[in-house]
Amino acid sequence: MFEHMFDYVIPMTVTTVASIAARLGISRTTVSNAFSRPDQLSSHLRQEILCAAQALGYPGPDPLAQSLRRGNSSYVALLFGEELATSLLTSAAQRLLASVAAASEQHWGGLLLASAAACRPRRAAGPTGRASQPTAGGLIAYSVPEQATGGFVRSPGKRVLIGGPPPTNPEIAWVQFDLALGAHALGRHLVELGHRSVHMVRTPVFSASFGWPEPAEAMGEHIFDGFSQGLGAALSHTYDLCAVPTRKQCVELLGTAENATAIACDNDATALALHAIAKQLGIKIPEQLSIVGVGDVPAARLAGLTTISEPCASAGHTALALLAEGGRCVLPAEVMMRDSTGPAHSR
Amino acid sequence: MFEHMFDYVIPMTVTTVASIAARLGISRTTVSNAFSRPDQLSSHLRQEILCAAQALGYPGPDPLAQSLRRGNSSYVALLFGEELATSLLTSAAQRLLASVAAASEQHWGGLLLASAAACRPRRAAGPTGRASQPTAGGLIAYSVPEQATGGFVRSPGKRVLIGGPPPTNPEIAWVQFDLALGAHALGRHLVELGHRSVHMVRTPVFSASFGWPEPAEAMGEHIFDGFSQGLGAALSHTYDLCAVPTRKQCVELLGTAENATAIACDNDATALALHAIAKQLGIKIPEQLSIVGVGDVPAARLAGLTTISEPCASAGHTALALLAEGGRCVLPAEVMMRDSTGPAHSR
DNA sequence: TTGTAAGCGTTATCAC
DNA sequence: GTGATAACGCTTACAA
Repeated sequence: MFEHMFDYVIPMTVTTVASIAARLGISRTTVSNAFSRPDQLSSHLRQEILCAAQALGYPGPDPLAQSLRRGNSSYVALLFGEELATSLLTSAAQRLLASVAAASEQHWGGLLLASAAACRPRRAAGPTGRASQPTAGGLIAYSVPEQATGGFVRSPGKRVLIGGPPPTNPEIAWVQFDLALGAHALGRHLVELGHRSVHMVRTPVFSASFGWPEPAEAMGEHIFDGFSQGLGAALSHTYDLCAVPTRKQCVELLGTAENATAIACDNDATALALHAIAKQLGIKIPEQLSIVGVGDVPAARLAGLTTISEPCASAGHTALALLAEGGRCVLPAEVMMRDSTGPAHSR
Repeated sequence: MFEHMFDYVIPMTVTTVASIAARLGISRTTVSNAFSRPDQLSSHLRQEILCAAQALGYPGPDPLAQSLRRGNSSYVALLFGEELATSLLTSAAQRLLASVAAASEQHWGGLLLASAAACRPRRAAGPTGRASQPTAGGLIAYSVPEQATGGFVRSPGKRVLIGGPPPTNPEIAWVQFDLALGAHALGRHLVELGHRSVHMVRTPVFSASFGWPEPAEAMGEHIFDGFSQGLGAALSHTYDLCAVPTRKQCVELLGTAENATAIACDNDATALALHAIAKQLGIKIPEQLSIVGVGDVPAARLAGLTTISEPCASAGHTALALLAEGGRCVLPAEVMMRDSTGPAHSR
């Protein structure tokens, strides 16, 4: 009964172009023009309108209605494959977010965060269920399969995929990461640190932290090639190990690698395992042994593992550029220098 | 001339409720109901509609149009005072973002990031200028003055302010941080570490990293009170220092504090300065001297300074709850234990 | 259970 | 330089 008691606080009429027009006795078009197309208007009348708008507390054209009418939103969406809560744990995702945020601030009206995982397909939305997929003017999808990116934007040309396999649809832009180049750089770095006997651990089926089902072996190969080219003659031995080695395997490997000054793994999980076991065995890292991995998983940062990371900081800017121009490009991975590498010494 | 060459790729008619209705020879209402109000429909017909929608590649109701019509958006906006590029550097902002993201994923359709700084007032938007303020269903504003939060949401009841002074408008929800409680905890912690002679540095006008113009002294007082209660008899001396002390001042202070085992500052800037100079003087931290600050500025993390941080991880959940229920609550600050504190020893 | 009609707030088109 | 009209895609009383 008394639910409208406080209505006086809220203006009964929401201020809109129509109300301003009515107030001034002119047409809605003219008011709209005053905001969106100043050149269509005598500047005198424009001032008058702007003035009246301010007086009426009009906050400006509603972005929602604008988007609906114009068919484009001023938001750019950043889409992750996993739940946001999970994705934002990754240093890669954090850096990507920061760079997208920074770069988008110039030309976009807002940054929309969403995850493909949390967005059930729109059609399943019930009456009380939360709304489904967001709509944006542009979409940047990180580690999301091409198929899952539909529906967020109106045109495929407004999509750019980061990482993963190249999109089938040629209209979709693509930023690729070249981890092999990073591996090459990391290999060279080890050589420059004086390492002359580096052992490499290869994981036959290796999909690491990149949730891509397909080019796992291929990617592993590329990384291996990158490392071996970077290391040159310093690469003295190669092991094959499963991605989640047992303690025993690690101990054996470390024994075999006794006269190696560094161990390079093609993934972080293995590198972290060796790192942990080596410490347990009393091997000082990096004084006696340097260890590097690939992927920059969250644990790598915590453990201080030197590793190769997807170049997310540059990816943000690049993606935004590609959103405008379209096209594809490949970015070299970056080396994350941390505490598990140092000058070569013998054990 | 040939700009429409590839039109065959894009369906000439965008799929919409109307097109589905036309296809099936029924009314738009029924189609809409099939998606938004399943109970208004025979499940048989509903299936038929959903089926046809899928066949036509209909991605579901356009959130934009839905929002416009229903007058509420399914996005929740997280608003920062500074540019996103700047804000996201802060550990506090990162933690807040993560917690809001996690908590919002359950009930909201997307998370909109924006900064009050980057949003010029709507009315200034030119014809080609990017759209102005985003519109959301709910707004969480962190370190943003109450006045700058208008226009993002349609109703004041859909706003919650985090930090800063209490909002004037009683409809706006508020999450307050109690740094004094954190100071108390940190003081106790020092005592528990065995410190019996703790010196305190007070900064008369102290607004630290909280861009609030007003209760600077008051806040400083509260923090001091918190510390002194937590420290009890261990608090043996208090200095007054400006927020950005000179090197000379630091050296003098460290000399005077020679028989203190710990120094507590009411802000990070001072603590960091003392921390740096102490190291230069060869004082081992934390072995010989523990130093703590307040605020958890980015540099504090890098320097490994133990400090008090705004409890952003819990703030996200709390804010989201308050968005629904309204109201106000106060959260105790958290102690960020880092490397600048350790057991008490004498110098 | 289904259809009709009237919007939500804005802007593009085309007359005047 | 200005104004009427018709959308944009959807929802929701209310009537059938």
